[in-house]
Amino acid sequence: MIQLRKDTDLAFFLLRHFLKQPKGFQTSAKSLSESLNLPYPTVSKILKVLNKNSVLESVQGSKGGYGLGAVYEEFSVGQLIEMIEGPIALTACTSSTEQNCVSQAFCGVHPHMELMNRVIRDALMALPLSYLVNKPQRYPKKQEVTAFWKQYFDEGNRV
Amino acid sequence: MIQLRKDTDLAFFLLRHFLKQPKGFQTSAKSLSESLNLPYPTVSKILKVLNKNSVLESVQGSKGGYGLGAVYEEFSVGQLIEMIEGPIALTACTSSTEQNCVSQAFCGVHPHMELMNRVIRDALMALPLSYLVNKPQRYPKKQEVTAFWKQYFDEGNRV
DNA sequence: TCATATAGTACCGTTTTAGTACTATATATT
DNA sequence: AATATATAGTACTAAAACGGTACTATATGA
Ligand code: FES
Ligand code: FES
Repeated sequence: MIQLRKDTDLAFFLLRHFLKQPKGFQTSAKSLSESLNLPYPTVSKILKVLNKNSVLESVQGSKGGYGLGAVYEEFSVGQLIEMIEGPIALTACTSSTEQNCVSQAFCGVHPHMELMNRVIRDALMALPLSYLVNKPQRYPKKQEVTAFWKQYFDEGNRV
Repeated sequence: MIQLRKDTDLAFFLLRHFLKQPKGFQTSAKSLSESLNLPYPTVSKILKVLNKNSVLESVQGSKGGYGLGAVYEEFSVGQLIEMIEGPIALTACTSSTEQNCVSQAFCGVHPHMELMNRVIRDALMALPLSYLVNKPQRYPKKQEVTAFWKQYFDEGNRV
């Protein structure tokens, strides 16, 4: 299904809550989990990762909690995905040293996989996190997307 | 990792072998599995699915085997993925009746997920199967991809 | 000193995936 | 008609990934 993991989905859900609050808003993982009716350990685990990557910032101890990081605007949807579940890689062999398939060196599909992966990854990296609270003006028609890629992929040299 | 399943990967690998052969070429799953040094049941299972979806055509019985379907050119990379592993859906709630997340009706992330999914799905649907044997003229620079999506997603109305 | 928060680690049950085995059906050859 | 060989379809099993839980350590305000 090329499906995101559940915790990645939840990360978007949680982050949106922070994005919707006024700047400087801070809350604890516990209260957040209670108000959203979600298991605390799950919420906590995700917020910890976001904090580690500077999307959120944390204050420990009593009266502590999480708030939006100062530089959160630098990150994209694609980056958030990679923070939670690792590199966006269509196959195990993509963007890594591991071998998949039959043999990376002789696998004729490999270079095409790499590019397919870029198609997806670049698109997700192009989406700023602000997209989670900003409604796009409009979404491109399927035909527009097709036309965009067509100029690059169609009618190349047989390989 | 947003990773394709191994059998999908293998489907591309196998299909490429057919695409590289001259038109009308036909071979059995058994001989193909032997020449590629892959387990026969796995190869067989995948070819069956491709046949069912008219990407390949089959002849049963002795001297039978698989060959490229007459209408294989109609299909895209995205369609092939969906044949093997079902709908391209970033979350369980995307493009289905199932509920994921907290509640689809009240989940503020949901409409954004739907669009993210289209970003990926449309891109893969725009790639013709011929791409597996045709080398693209060139690949768009990351900046070009970003610019394409930026005109749609950037600076929308806060929602 | 204590209460309460984040930070980090380790574990286990469930689900999905990958691979295997087996049976049924179709067709060319003998 | 019998047989060999191919696809078609189903059922099962072992392994890996995922989701969730529990527990411990550390930091800080009251
Ligand atoms: S080795 Fe990478 S796709 Fe085959
Ligand atoms: S219900 Fe679809 S993303 Fe939350």
